[in-house]
Amino acid sequence: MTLEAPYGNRKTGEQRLTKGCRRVLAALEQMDNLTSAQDIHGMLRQSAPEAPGLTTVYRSLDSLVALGLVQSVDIGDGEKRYELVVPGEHHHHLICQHCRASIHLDECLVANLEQSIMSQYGFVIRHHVLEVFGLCANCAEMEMTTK
Amino acid sequence: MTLEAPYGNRKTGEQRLTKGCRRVLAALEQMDNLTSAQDIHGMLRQSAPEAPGLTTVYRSLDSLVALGLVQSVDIGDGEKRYELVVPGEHHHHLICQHCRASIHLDECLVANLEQSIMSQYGFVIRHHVLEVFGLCANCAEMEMTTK
DNA sequence: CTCCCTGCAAACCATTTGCAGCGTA
DNA sequence: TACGCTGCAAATGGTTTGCAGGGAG
Repeated sequence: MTLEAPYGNRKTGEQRLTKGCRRVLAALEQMDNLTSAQDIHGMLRQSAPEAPGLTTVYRSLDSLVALGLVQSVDIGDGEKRYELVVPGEHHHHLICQHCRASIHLDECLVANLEQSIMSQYGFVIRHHVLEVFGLCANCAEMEMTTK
Repeated sequence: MTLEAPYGNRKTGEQRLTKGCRRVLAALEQMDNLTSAQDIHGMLRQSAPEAPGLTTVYRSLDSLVALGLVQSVDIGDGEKRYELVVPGEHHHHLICQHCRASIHLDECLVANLEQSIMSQYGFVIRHHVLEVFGLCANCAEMEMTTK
């Protein structure tokens, strides 16, 4: 896997990412929700027939995750989702089971616990997963009035 | 799916679970770690050739999860794990990426946050996933001395 | 006879891999 | 020429489904 300057102008440092990566990145910039690889591929192909194939989308996402520009989110339905992140940061989500919207929480709720887990169990935390499922305010209200 | 008394003596209330469920339950009782459906199946078949097939193991696990006797844990490698739980309760894990051991945390760290998330976002929590990955005390020490 | 648990084999489906083509340096 | 991104098609692998057999009541 090539992480830096595989293509493009190496003097200026521009175009550091492969074509595929840039297309995927552009697609993710337009999404305000968690998006699957299949969705990204479908979206790109819809607006341009010569868009990257599914294989390239998967490989690009791998690179982008390794670069820290994108984080992958496993919501447990067998299809990973992806989203842009501020490099080096990460966050968690409230995922509405009705409208599929995802609200992202500003801060990582687990970071505070790391120290106490470390001292209590001697466990060295490398990484963690936290996702919350339920109904967003809108859908919860709809559910109330419908019943 | 039949959740109650599909087989067995209905007068006494015993044998409320299907044969498959009971075999799976027995297998889980012997495990002290998270266990996959494939592992349960392999283990049962090894000690008894007439043990339930893989299909039955999957269907039994579904029933047991629905009954609240078992919880499923998704550790993100495409293979769900299962473990016995006190009915109605659930907990999270510290999962060692080196030796695969899982330490389960006594209390749910998210429960405390539910109220604040509810009032802050109007989000109604139905369920959540929290798993922590890293190195257990033993493996962390080994890693230190090896390097 | 009816119900439904059970098992095998086939289907499923997101993701990964093999391999040939091609653009860039 | 050498390298490596790219795409198609095939393989992968855990899980689910279709369907026939069989035990319990």
